[in-house]
Amino acid sequence: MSPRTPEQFEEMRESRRLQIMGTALKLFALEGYGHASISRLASEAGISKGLMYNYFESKEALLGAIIEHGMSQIMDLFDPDHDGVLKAEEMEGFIRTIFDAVRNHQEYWILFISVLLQPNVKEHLIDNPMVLSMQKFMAMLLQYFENRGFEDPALEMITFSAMIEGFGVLLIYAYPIYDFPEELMTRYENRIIEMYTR
Amino acid sequence: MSPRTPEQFEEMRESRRLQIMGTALKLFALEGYGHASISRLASEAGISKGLMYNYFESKEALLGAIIEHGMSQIMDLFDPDHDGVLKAEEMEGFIRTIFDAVRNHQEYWILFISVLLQPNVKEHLIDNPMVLSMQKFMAMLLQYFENRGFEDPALEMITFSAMIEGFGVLLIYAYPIYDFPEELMTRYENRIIEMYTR
Amino acid sequence: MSPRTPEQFEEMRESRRLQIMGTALKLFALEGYGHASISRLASEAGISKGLMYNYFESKEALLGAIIEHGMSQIMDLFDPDHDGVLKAEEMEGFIRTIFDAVRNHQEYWILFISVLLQPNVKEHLIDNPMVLSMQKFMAMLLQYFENRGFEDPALEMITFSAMIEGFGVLLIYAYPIYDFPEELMTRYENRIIEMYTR
Amino acid sequence: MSPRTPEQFEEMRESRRLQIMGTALKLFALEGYGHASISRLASEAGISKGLMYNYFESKEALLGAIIEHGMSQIMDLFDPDHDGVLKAEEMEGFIRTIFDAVRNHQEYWILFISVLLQPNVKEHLIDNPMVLSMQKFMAMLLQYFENRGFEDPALEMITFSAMIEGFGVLLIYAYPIYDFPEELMTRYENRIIEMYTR
DNA sequence: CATGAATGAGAATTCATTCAT
DNA sequence: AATGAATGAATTCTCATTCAT
Repeated sequence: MSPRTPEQFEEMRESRRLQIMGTALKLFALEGYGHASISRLASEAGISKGLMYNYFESKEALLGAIIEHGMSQIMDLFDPDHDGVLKAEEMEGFIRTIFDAVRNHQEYWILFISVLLQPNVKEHLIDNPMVLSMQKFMAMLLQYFENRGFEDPALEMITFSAMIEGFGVLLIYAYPIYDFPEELMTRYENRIIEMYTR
Repeated sequence: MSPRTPEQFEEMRESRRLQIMGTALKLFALEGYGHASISRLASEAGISKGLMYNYFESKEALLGAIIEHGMSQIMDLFDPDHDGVLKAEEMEGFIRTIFDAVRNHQEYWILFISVLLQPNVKEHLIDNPMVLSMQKFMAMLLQYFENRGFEDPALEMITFSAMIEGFGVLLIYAYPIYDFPEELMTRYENRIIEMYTR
Repeated sequence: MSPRTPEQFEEMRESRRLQIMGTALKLFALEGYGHASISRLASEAGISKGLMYNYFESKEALLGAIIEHGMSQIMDLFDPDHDGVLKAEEMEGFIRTIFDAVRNHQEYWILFISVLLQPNVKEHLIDNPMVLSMQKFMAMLLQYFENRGFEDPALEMITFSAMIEGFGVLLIYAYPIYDFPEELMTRYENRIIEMYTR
Repeated sequence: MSPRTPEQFEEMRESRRLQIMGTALKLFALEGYGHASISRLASEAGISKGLMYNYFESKEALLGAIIEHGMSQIMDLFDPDHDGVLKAEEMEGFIRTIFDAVRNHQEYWILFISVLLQPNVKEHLIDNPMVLSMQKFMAMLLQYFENRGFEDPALEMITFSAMIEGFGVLLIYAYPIYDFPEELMTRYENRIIEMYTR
């Protein structure tokens, strides 16, 4: 009977926000951002059309929030404090982290990548702090390949990137038709580790 | 001033058709199929909306034609008559063909891949003869890795696919911001050839 | 700490009511009644949307209350007991009252007139007792012009009305860009008095 | 059977444009710009909702076009070439022009003024060339009052403006309830002329 | 008394498609 | 073959109002 406290409201908002974002991620990934409709989103999320606008200023802002969220997840995973030089153990840890993330939240990351690959979505990345962080990391990676005596560091960058991103594409194309074999994924992971920490 | 022959008409129609498809490919790739509008397409192609419907039954039919066209290009490139077993020289030829295509029609393929990656576009592939052909080729590839004594053929399939597709993603993300360095592309091409024809 | 008396409650309610009406007047005047939103109103008044409905049944009822209030202010100003005939001193008093009101509560009256001028707002005036009173006053005014020997009383009615209402429009158009010069207003006031009490 | 020429299309467009603007003016004046809906507008104009957007980018652009149109009408009436000094005959001509316009296109001008008086509409005037022209004219008017030996030229400006604009308000409030008596309008016109050309 | 999440009807806007000429 | 005006269904978005707490 007593009115809700601000904290209660905040909690409600936060969980609703996440629920909407989750539903939207799925929809945007499977139908495409441009083709997904708020109507459909609302009905799948079990809310009214209007409510979405109580939480996000626009469809685009919703997309922005989803990307922001995914990006901050990534930032969390890779602790961006690395200022120094990458060591072999760290390289291995980095690769394992990626694959663990995919293993543990496969659906989420598949959907997230699907969205990132869509036209009109790139623009949302431009002013994201993650991008800067990513560039720093790329520089570190290049340094790493140079330090460890790889003959053609630039080529390793391409190879390494392609192997990671290409794997993402394979996952997307497999999903949701069949599950990517867990065990094969592990062998792929180990191969990359071997290639780059020898 | 003599009236055009039916052949001339047919030629004109065909070149118009291709022009519309080219404009549409660009638009679909950059704006997303769902978000690109026929109005915009017509104005960029320099024709009226009505005329577009003279050439294609619907927006979806236009997309279908674009995919059909791209697929048949691919079919042409890889002469799908291969029934037998892949030989090392053929493997090399295959890889060189891919990279030559990218080199010679970079923009086209980038746009085409961008479109293929979009949700809702996959469905158009399902009943495409190319898919069957692709599956046959995959089987041949697996056989190839087995025959040449690769330790873990399934893993090579993944690696190989990821390296090709991942490269596609790199190209897309580079485009249209900066040109992918020609020379680096060649080194990447050679590395793949070395890896799989040794 | 002693519990509030019913009178105190009543007082609080009344001041809240007036505060909401004041904020609404501003919003309705500047954004238009149709375009102003309750959400915005609530946030500008520093209360919740729900509370606003505790004080007013609906947006329209709020508008009604605002008009009622303004009208009763006017009624208070001009003591509508006049049943008899207008005398010259009363005419002067009437004019001075108008200008004093504008001088002392300029913002209020500007906003109020802005609202009154809006389409759809007229309807709220129809069943307002003020209208009847106004009509009576108009009759008295006409009588006044006749009695004082004005050649064309109907024309004086128009002139007089236009001078008052036109001044209102000038004020509105000046607001909030620049302040109407106090001193000029006084000269205008005196001119009207001279014209109609000579 | 032969396709329409560009001229024919242009003609169709122009007349449709004017028809939509006319209907919109009426609606905006009577219901208020904010409250009038495109749906209603379309149905009153006998067209589909979508068509309006074929002619005007948005509701606001439609409002802009209406104002633009009214303003250019005014510009046409008062031939803004006047650079020199206003003479008494010109002043008389100016006043007669206003009243003739009202007489001949009463409904149009009433509606137009109604729209101009609405909140949110002022902004559209700001970058209108008419405003500059208006300011020039005001300067000329002030000069006129000075030249002709009026004691308090600033006061005359106010009086004159109020008499014109106040008359507008009277018209609006009369419309569409009863017709403003033609003959009374003429007497009012003559009075203003007498006041300012003596 | 007070909050703001939630609703739903309706508004503005977009766009594939049709069709008279 | 060619045009672009016109349609209408669907889409994004707004907002007065209700209601559980």
